[in-house]
Amino acid sequence: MSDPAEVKRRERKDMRRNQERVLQAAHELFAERGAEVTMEEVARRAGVGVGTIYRRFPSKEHLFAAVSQAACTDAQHCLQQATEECHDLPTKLRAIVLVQYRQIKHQAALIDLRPDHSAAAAAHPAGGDPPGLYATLHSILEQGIADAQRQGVIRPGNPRILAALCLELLSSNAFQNLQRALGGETEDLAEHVAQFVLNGLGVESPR
Amino acid sequence: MSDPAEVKRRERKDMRRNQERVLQAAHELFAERGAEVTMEEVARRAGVGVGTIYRRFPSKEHLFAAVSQAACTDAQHCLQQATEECHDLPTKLRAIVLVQYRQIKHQAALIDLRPDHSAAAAAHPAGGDPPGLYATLHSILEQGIADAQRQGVIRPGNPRILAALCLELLSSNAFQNLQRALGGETEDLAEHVAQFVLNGLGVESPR
Amino acid sequence: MSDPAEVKRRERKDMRRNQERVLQAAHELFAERGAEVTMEEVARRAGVGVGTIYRRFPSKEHLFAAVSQAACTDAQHCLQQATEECHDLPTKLRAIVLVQYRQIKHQAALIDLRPDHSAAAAAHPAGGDPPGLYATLHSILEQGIADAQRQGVIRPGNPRILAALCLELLSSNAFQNLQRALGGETEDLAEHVAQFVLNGLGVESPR
Amino acid sequence: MSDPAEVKRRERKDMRRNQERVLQAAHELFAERGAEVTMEEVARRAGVGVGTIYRRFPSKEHLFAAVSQAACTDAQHCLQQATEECHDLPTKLRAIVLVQYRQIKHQAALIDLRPDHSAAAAAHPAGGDPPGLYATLHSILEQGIADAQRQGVIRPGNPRILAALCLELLSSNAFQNLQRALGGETEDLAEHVAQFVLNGLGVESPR
DNA sequence: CATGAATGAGCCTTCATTCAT
DNA sequence: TATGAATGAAGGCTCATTCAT
Repeated sequence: MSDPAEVKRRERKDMRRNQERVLQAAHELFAERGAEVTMEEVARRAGVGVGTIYRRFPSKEHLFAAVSQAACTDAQHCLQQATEECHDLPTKLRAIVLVQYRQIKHQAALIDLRPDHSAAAAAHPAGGDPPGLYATLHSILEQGIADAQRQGVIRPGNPRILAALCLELLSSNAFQNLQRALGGETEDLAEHVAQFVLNGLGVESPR
Repeated sequence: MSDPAEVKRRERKDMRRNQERVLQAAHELFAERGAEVTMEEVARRAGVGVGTIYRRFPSKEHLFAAVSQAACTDAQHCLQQATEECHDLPTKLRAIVLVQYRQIKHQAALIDLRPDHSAAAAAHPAGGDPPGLYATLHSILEQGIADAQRQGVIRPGNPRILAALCLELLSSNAFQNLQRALGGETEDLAEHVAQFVLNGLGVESPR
Repeated sequence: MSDPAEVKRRERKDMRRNQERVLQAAHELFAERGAEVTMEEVARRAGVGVGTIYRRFPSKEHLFAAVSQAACTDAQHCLQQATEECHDLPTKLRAIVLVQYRQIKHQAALIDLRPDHSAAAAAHPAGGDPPGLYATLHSILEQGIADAQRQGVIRPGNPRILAALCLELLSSNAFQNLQRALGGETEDLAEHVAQFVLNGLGVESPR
Repeated sequence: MSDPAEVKRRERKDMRRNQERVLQAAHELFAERGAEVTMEEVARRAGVGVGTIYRRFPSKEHLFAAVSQAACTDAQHCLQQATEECHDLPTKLRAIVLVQYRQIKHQAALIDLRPDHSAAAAAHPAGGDPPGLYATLHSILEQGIADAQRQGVIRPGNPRILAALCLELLSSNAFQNLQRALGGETEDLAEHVAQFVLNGLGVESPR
């Protein structure tokens, strides 16, 4: 009961729960209102004091980098899976796009994927940071696009640029912009985006 | 010489020139570094004091709304023209997209088209504001898309959403993001974007 | 073995050992970097939690007051001895100064002797605080100086002021300042200081 | 009257007066309570907002560096004069010490002369900073001491160390410490200090 | 009218201190 | 009793905005 290991475990659990609440709160607020949110706001939403945030995240920048990473780990897993499982190239691309967009839509992974944030985080390299979500996703897409082009199933064009264009629309920021611009009338937005991106790539639509 | 009317005229002219220099400076800086620029910087670049800016623009928000309007008046003209002159619908759409992108690329109209700014300006309605650049462009595109769909030359889909998707990629912000993400290697970025958008809409490419 | 008295005794011993480690750590850190050290640092160096420090020392101020006291108890003993053993007055003064300086130099008693700390501690009188190291040392020196003056072996002058002047140079703070100012080139700094102080007092140097 | 040059001059004058009030306030507060004073306090005492301070002094560090410089320009002049005018060495040393101490006492140049501050300022070199007050004074004293030693009018000893010892007691910080330690009873403190320093150097006292 | 110095609310961050475990 | 996570008051600094000149 007052076994030190037991105590430590409970402490750890509380700590982790707090950390998760912080990440969750930051995630939500960042998704809702962008990087302008205050640390105080994040703390308030998480039900903690600002100091609690700073205990684990050395700066606002780090917090948001962490949010980005944490929130999108699933996305990376799914993408990796899609990439590895699909052997048919157009299908593979379609899978990538759909999975990605589904993440953004359903898992509330409303985190800006654009490179400036990864860059900012890279400025204060906190040790073993993973290689940046944006870079990862861009790399995966570029690879897929190049392969598909080689097989002639999508139109030609610089794969790096095409990948960047896809991510631009697949980013949560675009999602937010679109929602705002459309005034909430966004019933089948996700499908439209996915289809738009696939068309943009010139994927044959056997569907 | 010191005719009061003469003096007044000269002052008027100075005023207008000042206003234009402010808009120009704000335009450039906003294009270069986004909304983070300070009023002081804008004033410095314009060669005036901050007070001079505030005389004509009640707030930073208003200044940038005005910049957006002013910088894009030409774009609207061109778009209107393209809309009116082209009778062949796919051509028309292509014209719209190309004209729009050319604006963004060549005229340095790197002003964020996304609705939040118009919205922010709307919060402080400064009298007879025109109906917002984003709204205008969106309306034009939506109309064109709807027409094209009716004629069966582009794929079906909610025209409002499709128009919003186009603008998302045609915005200067997207342009900046892409440039940054690609690390400057952006030779034929504009063409890629235009083609991506057209493909995204499902425009037949007779070209 | 689990005899309650035995357990209690062991706890007591742990407590005392903890307290000593805290004092030791605080001493070292305070000596190295002055009052800017954080409680967390002290705790880390001592290998305890911050709470453990606060259990015994109501505040940072108190901790450092205690450090001052503890670290310098030896110094007081030596001084007292010097005072009591030497009957020849100029010798006595010389002994005081040398002993004091040796403390500062060799025993790493680099604790600020100046009154502000005692004063701060006095603001939160924690019960039966001893009368403050600075006051003690000042009193000893003043006495010695007054005696020496009466015997005509040092020059006249307000003994209180002269004592304060001596302590100003004999303080660890002065030591640190001098080390810094001289850039480490401090081979025979201690001797210089001692001699300077003695000369300052106008002690005849039969040496 | 509304001649722009005239207007500008007045503005400039106000500005300068404000700057001086800031320096004055910072000087006083720094003298009274050390580096712990807040920028807010300085601003309050100066009768301005914090922003006004930051307009001219990029940081707290810079402000205090400036205070140090500004407050002590006179001291340097006097010292230089004393150094140049007195040909008789012991007199020269005495002049230096007395002048220095008079500065500290009467002109309220209660600025810390110790090197850490100069060092801090050097970390952010604000352009053409003079070579640091401490270094200057130390150099002057060291030179004087070495000369005097060569002439046999003061006792031997490392001139660098001896100079540092003098400055340690001649610093405003020492002055404050002494005042505090003596509880205000500091009638002829300045004379005591000067004499103590001269004796410390082993200057013959023909007086 | 133009100017730019002044203002001060508000942000990010630190750290002495408290308290649940 | 020991722990160290949590707290939150302050501090340094920025910048949109105002206003005396």
